[in-house]
Amino acid sequence: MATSLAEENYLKIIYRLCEGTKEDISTNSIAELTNNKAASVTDMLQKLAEKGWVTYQKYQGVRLTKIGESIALSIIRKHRLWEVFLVEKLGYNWDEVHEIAEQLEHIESETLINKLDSFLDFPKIDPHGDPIPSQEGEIPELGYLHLSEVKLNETCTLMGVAKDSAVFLQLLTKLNLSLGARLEVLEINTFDRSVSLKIAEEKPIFISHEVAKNILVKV
Amino acid sequence: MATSLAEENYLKIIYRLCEGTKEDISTNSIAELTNNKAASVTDMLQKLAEKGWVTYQKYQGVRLTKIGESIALSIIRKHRLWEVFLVEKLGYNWDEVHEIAEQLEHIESETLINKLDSFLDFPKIDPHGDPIPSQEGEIPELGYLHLSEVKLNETCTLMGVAKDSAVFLQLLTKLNLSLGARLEVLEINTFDRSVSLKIAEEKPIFISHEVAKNILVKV
DNA sequence: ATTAATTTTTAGTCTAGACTAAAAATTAAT
DNA sequence: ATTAATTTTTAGTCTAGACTAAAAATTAAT
Ligand SMILES: [Mn+2]
Ligand SMILES: [Mn+2]
Ligand SMILES: [Mn+2]
Ligand SMILES: [Mn+2]
Repeated sequence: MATSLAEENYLKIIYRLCEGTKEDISTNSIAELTNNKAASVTDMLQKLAEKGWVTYQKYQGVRLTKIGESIALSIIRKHRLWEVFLVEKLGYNWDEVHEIAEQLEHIESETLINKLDSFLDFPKIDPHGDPIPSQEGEIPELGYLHLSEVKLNETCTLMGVAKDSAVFLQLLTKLNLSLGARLEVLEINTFDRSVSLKIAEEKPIFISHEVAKNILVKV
Repeated sequence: MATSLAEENYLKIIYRLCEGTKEDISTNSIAELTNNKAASVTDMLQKLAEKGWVTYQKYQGVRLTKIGESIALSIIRKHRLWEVFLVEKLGYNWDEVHEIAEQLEHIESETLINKLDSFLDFPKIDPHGDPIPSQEGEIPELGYLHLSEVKLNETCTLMGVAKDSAVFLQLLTKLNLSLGARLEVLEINTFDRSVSLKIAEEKPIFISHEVAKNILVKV
């Protein structure tokens, strides 16, 4: 069944909210991420339920069905593959690609995305370290930690980010934090949970808890 | 000013109809190409005139303004550059790319299309021999002839096609007619204006006037 | 010059996807 | 257990972009 642009954006956001929770998703949480009012969300949820892409009980929240999830994953696959293209082939920085990929992810062509995948040499992760779902909708659970969870004096590798926003990514770039960087946690301040880090052999840097929370690492 | 998808498609089609004629364009001719009813076209023409993209006098037809033309050309530029990308980088055949380019041409990003242009090495023509407008909206007048206009015994080079439809392009491929082919007009049948052609040193082929009319050549 | 045929526009309607204001249901607080 | 606060839904409205049917203007035919 054909999906409209609005429907695809809802499914993607519901997917993101469902991820990592067994609870059903609230109307308000969707409204916040779509920048719509709750009443508009209710409307759309009824349509999505009608099409069989979500299970929805009024006042009780919403979840993706298997089909809804596979549609969401195919959009995420497209989004991330296009981000790889933009960075690897066109020379964009990682903080510049999200908005363009938000448009490209809605291009509809089965062959296109598979040819693109092959052209890019079947990448497993996007420029932000996020895993790229397979054509079959498989997405590996990478099991990364948030840097804020890493213990004092431990060393870890920066594997991804939990936020796509340009200002956040630009800050990381300024701090010389990029994918693959080796990080040692030198200090954790109990007052504000800010962290002091050593990157490779460079001199230490300081980051807030807010930043540490949005950095994904492998120990 | 922002352009909607519907507006962009109208402007592109009006551009195509204006090309090569000094006459104003009729509502019905637009309706035919957009697959809309005349009443819907009238509606849209009023909106486009309001925005300053066309000059429109009711019952008297329509033309693009300078601004309208430059919007149309920027969409055509994007369409053709994406077609080059699909053929050159992703390995599509020339008969497979038009529909996908119809979607990609609406992606909005100034930087994207210029980076793509550079990635493709600033191509001057698309896979169908159509010229690619420059960033400034310049489009070279190539002055090709229709193969149907070439005189008996003359030799010419296949430079482009006047139709994007997949069935037409597939027929050319089957006949071994591709961009750059050297063609000699061996025979023109007065009865139906069908043409006998020699391609390079191969044995002669026959094509209908309808096909000859849609092949562009340089003598 | 009239009349007939054709083209175009107007008037009114529909759908998707948004909105606001008010009503209903759920959850939290006493 | 009630009441108050919060969340969600319903009812009604709006806009873009399509439609049909009927009216108006233009063009073609006599
Ligand atoms: Mn992104
Ligand atoms: Mn990403
Ligand atoms: Mn095309
Ligand atoms: Mn083309």
